[in-house]
Formats: sequence, structure tokens, C-alpha cells
Amino acid sequence: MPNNQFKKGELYSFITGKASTAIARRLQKKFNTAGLNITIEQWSVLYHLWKQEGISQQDLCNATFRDKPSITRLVDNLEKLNLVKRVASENDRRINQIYLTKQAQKLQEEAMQLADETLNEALIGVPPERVDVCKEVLQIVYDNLK
Amino acid sequence: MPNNQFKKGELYSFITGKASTAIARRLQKKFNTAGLNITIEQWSVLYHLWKQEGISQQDLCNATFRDKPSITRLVDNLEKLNLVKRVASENDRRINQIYLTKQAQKLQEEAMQLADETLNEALIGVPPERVDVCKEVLQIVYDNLK
DNA sequence: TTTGAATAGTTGCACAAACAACTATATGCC
DNA sequence: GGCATATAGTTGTTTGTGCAACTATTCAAA
Repeated sequence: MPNNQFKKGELYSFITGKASTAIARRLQKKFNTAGLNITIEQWSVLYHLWKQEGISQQDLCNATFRDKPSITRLVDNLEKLNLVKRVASENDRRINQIYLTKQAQKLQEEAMQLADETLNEALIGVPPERVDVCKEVLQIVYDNLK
Repeated sequence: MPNNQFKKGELYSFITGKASTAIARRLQKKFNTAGLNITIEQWSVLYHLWKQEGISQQDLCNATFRDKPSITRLVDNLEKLNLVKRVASENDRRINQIYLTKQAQKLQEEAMQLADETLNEALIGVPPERVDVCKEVLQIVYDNLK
């Protein structure tokens, strides 16, 4: 009976993602305070577009681990905020390529700075090697279930 | 500059809670397949009521790390499903004490069995001591931010 | 004892997630 | 070429979340 030391009480907070919820709320508050008018979910999409523009909505689904309707609506809202533009692909007219506006490009530095800050606050008092273990465990969990 | 080894790419999945999302989806599928007509969020409320009945909505807020409106609506829906009942407290009429119906009591064993199963699947190949480290890190993160 | 603050819960609104059903375009096989 | 199938994206519905504003009840202090 493997991993049975993992008792129910702790199981619960694993499933509900208490820690990641706390991080997300902290980051959202930082965005609000700084006057960055975006949600964490919108940020998570922008994050991938900052790394590479012009990817498809399907690419964003894979990158953010969301389904297609979720991405459709996130892109809808980002378009309303004038942060991204849908551009129909020349080669394959089913595909929308998503591009950043200048406004979104300007956000990158501040948003990523606040994200870094949040992570640093979250990890105060945690030795680097323990963070690495945690990261690896979470990756295995993800791989086991995906 | 502490914890700077925690690079942005990994930060991202920490914040979005990729692992806990994957666990929650797997458990939800198990509920659906087994014909348990409840959501993960409803389960997380029932989980605390199975431990102790008759607690207040505010207690459920603290236990589940949710705000009051979220609990109001979760209890609304659980009441519609005939799984819980609100009972006004005798001592303090502001308080709703939440009690389980017989139907909800019957769900406990099966639901917790499926939750255990999910956790075991998630943690295949992860040595117990690494699970412990992960748990501790997530607890510190939570404490740092709450 | 009355009044002001704190606490418990509810409601409205905007945003997001999961699922199913749908449209449009592309691909592959006969 | 034409048809079945796969892929990309959209829309509708239900559920949940976070914030602000609200009601009702309790508590505490002048």
C-alpha cells in the first residue's frame, strides 16, 4: 500500500491547491494595487504570448492546460481590453494567430516583476533544495494524471 | 536574493496549480463515472461536515479557505441536492448550523474511497519522504501568504 | 439603555471553468 | 473530385470565485 502515510487531512489541501490559490490571490492583489487591470488567468495567457507571439489558440490551450472554450473567452476578454489581436492564419484559415498589442508589450516587465516578487514572498524560509523537491513532485503528479 | 533558482517557467505552474488542477479533474471524473452527482467543491465542503456536523458557514469558510459568498452558494446548491440542511442556531440567530442529510452520510465512504484512489494514482513513483517535503513546502507557502 | 461597531450571512456583478453541441476549414482515402 | 474524418474555434448552460454592498443580529462601551 504505497504512500499511505499521506493522510486524508493533507490530501485535502493538495487537491484544493491551497498554496497555489494563496499565491494567485496575492499576485492578483499586487496587480490591482499597481493598477494593472488584468486577471491572473489573463496574465497566464499573456505570459505565454510574451515568450512567443503569434501562436494559435490551440497552442494556448496546451500551454495553459485549459480547454478550447476557456481560451476562446480569455482571448475575447483580452481583445476587449486591447491587449491582443486575433489574426486569421494565411496557410490554414481555421487558425487564429494571437498577437500582442503595444499596450500588452508595455505590461510585460511590470507584471513579471510582480510575479517574481510574489514567488519570493511565498518562498521565504524555504531552502532552495526543498523547493526543487516540491517542484519535481508536482511535475510527477501532473505527469501521472495528464 | 533568495530562491532565485526558482525560474520563471516553473513559477508559472506553481501559481496556476497545474498539479492540483490535474488531481481535481481526475477526482471529478471518478465522481461522474461512479454516478456521484457532486462537484469537487461540494465534496470539499462535505469533507469537513463528515468530520464534524453542525458547524457554521463561517467555520466552513475558514476550513475551505473560501469567502462567505462562495460558501453561501455552495450550501445553497448542497441544499438543493438534499445533502445538507441549514439550521438556525438557538444561541446566536445570526448563525446557520449546517447538518448532513442521510443521503450525504451515505456518500461519505464511496467519495473518500475515490479521493484516496486519486491520490494514490497521483503519487505513483514518488517516495514518501519527498511527498512529505512537498507537503511542508506548500504549508510554508500558505502560511507566508495567508 | 442606547448607540456604534463587529460578526454572520445574502445578493448582484464580472470573470472563469467544464462539458456538450455546434460551424468552418483542412486532410486523406476511394 | 467527393466524401468521411479530424482539427480549430465558438456558443450555451451550469457551477464556482472574488469583490462590494447590503441586512440582521449581537456585543460593548458611554
